Amino acid sequence: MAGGKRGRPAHVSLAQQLGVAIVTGRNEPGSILPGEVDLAERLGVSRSVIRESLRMLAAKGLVESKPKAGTKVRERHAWNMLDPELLGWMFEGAPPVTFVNSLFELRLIVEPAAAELAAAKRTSHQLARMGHALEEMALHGLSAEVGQAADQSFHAVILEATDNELLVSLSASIAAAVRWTTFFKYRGNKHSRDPLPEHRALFDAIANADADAAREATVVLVEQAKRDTEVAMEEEAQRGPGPAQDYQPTDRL
Amino acid sequence: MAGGKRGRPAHVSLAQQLGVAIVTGRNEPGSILPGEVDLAERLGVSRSVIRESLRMLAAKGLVESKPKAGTKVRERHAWNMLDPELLGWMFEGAPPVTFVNSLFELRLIVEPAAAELAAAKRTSHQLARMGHALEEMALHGLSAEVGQAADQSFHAVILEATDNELLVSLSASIAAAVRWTTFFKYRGNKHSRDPLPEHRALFDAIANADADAAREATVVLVEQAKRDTEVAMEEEAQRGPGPAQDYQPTDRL
DNA sequence: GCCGCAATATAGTCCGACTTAATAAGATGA
DNA sequence: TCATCTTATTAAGTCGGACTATATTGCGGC
Repeated sequence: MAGGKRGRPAHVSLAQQLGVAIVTGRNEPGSILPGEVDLAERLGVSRSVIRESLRMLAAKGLVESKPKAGTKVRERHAWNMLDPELLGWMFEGAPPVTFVNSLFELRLIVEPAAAELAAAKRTSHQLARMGHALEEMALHGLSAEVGQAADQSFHAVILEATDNELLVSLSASIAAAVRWTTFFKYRGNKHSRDPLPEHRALFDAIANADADAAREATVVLVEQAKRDTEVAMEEEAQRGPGPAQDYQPTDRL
Repeated sequence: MAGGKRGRPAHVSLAQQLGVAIVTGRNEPGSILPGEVDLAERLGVSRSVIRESLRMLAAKGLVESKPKAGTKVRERHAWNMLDPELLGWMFEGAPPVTFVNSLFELRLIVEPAAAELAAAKRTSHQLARMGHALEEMALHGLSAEVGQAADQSFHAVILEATDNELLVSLSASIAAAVRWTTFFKYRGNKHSRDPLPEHRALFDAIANADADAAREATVVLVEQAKRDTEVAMEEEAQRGPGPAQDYQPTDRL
């Protein structure tokens, strides 16, 4: 009945649907979700699907189930904010400015430090791959699909070079969110200065194993992205209320 | 049949059991887990429980299920390493040194920066709570239960003062792992210098809104914890192979 | 007015069947 | 012999219904 997405299993679509409803605030923390049987017949799926979805949300810290008490939405501070899927769900609605600010604040802490480590630890092979990605970016430009892929690849190799799997995981999560902010950024085609020179500076710093320069180049890069995103979001706010969503489930579940 | 833990729901115990088996390397990435029906009868639970557990692991990026292909353990880089539960599972076995190093490297990036922000943004009320926690620590000492609670509370308030929910979430995850390292630390009772003076320095810095001093005090604090943990783990390694686990599931699932 | 007991609602668990979708095996043709 | 299409197989995905266990709630006794 209710329109599940593409070919994905029902419990995945459902988890996303419920998850978005929660992180966008349609189901407030502390509130109790409808009972499993109720949800099941309302959404036209079996109870198994409902339960498996809820287990996924519980694994991310979004909800908490107890017999007789029902399934309760947990407080924000209990959510695993760095879960990539969760971050993605945040951007299904218009994320509050405070959240975007937090995101960039975190990026300004993590990414410069990561660049520093990469400058110290990178192998020559990693350096070569970074160089290749840089060429691709220069060739196709950052508005093109392939250019953006090269950009992401460039930063991914930097992370890999830090040789710190926790840092990699953290940045992977951040990257998931960043993809959305860049989506905003390039929607309004009045897009920002070309960040290629700064990428070159970063690459050179890492090539020279100059940690301080690598840090500084990254700071510049992130701050630039922050400014661009801010103006893009202002324009977005003026143009119309909500961004492009593929469904408008106005009522809560 | 198989001994699930305490009063928790079966799917939670099972998820932990399977999760630990994966993160400690007993089930290698790329390998296929036994089929759901197989697992169900082997562990003496219904298939529903198995499935709900697997959905939880999937939500954390540990596994991936496809019809006919089975449930496969994903590569490490796909895991949500910052999931608090996942971090906890890591320490059920003896975590590899490289992992502990990564953890402290991350702490040295995040926590000093957080202290900086806290020094700039803290409210007087938060400052008062930090002061109270500090008194508690001084009063009961860090080896006592209440003292450790006060310690955690002290750092929790600092995080709260940053007014950045992503940072809070990140540090909450780290704290989950840190609790285990401190467990190691205080097992061998030859415990380390008393970190109270450094806590005082940090408190004073935040009180004076001195960001640089706050950063520096935190760096000292984390590096001290790192050294203590290193010697504790060496002793642990000499004393005997495995740390205290409450079950020894030697064979993989 | 407080405490303990019973009723009740809801998540937790079990079972067994059917459906769907990847993979592997086999058949067909070039 | 090889490649390609077809079929069979297998395991996850979904369904429905029944029963159990456990917090909560409200009632009654103290």
